[in-house]
Amino acid sequence: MNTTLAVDGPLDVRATLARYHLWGEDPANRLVGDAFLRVARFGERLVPYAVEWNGGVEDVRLRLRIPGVRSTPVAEAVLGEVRRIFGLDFDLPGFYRFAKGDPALAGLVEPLYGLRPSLAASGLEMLVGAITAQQVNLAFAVSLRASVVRRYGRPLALGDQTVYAFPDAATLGRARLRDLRALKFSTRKAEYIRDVARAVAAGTLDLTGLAARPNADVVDTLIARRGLGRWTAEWFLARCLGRGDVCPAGDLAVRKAFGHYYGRGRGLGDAAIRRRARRWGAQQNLAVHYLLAGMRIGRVATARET
DNA sequence: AGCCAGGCTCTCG
DNA sequence: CGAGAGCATGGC
Repeated sequence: MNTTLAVDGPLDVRATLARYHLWGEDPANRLVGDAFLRVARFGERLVPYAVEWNGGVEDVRLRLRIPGVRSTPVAEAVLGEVRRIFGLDFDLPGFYRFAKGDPALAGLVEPLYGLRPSLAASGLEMLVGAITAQQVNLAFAVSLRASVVRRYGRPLALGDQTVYAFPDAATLGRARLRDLRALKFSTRKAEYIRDVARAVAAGTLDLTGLAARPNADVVDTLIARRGLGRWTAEWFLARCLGRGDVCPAGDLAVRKAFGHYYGRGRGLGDAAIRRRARRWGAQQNLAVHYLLAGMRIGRVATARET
């Protein structure tokens, strides 16, 4: 089945999907030329698909190709996943109007025009990624996650490319700690991942159901579990559920960004960051996303000069 | 060599 | 409670 997606507002595809190769390759979310390759799950069924794009930031055309699929429900499910991954449900024009009123954000709109947060396709994938990223540098985290995908996921062919289905909860829940240790996880992280996967497989942790619950409930549900703290829960709200009114103020990179843009280089405390972000209301998620991206392009520019 | 990476848990005072 | 150690690895 082939279909096209309408995009509301600007979309810079490369910038939006940059997180899938910026710190290393992700075998479950592949960027190959001007195409994004992934495998969706529809019940027990694995559905590989490709999204290709052309046109400019203002008028991108996304074409979705799902080989061998004729069923409308399957196509609808894949479409929903693509909308999340490409951040299509964020109101960018609304954010840009808001950003004009903030000295730091105003200067980031033009260089980052069309950038959207890419939402995780599934809650389990989000949590596994978050646990791997706890405390360690992101390049290492991405290589860890890739090794999990290759070890426990399933490789599928899509044209002449290979793309992995992210491991399902039952498979990850059966993972042996020593095997995860061999992939260079700490014993603790190995336990966190296995236990979260087991809970999801057993139905005692309903990540899908969290989408219908208020922020505070989601945080409470997640942090009640070993290995999931406030940082993980807040990124889950922001980058999986797409909640606008969230700021992971404890995040190291977020602290640096706020220090850079609002603290004259001096670090801001957790409370100070939350106070400022709270005034942004439903724009917090996008604002934080732009500040983090702003720090990255700033580093590139500085590196070129020196 | 030693400290830091987009944290979290556990222990101790 | 709040502070502090421990976790495992890689990069600088």
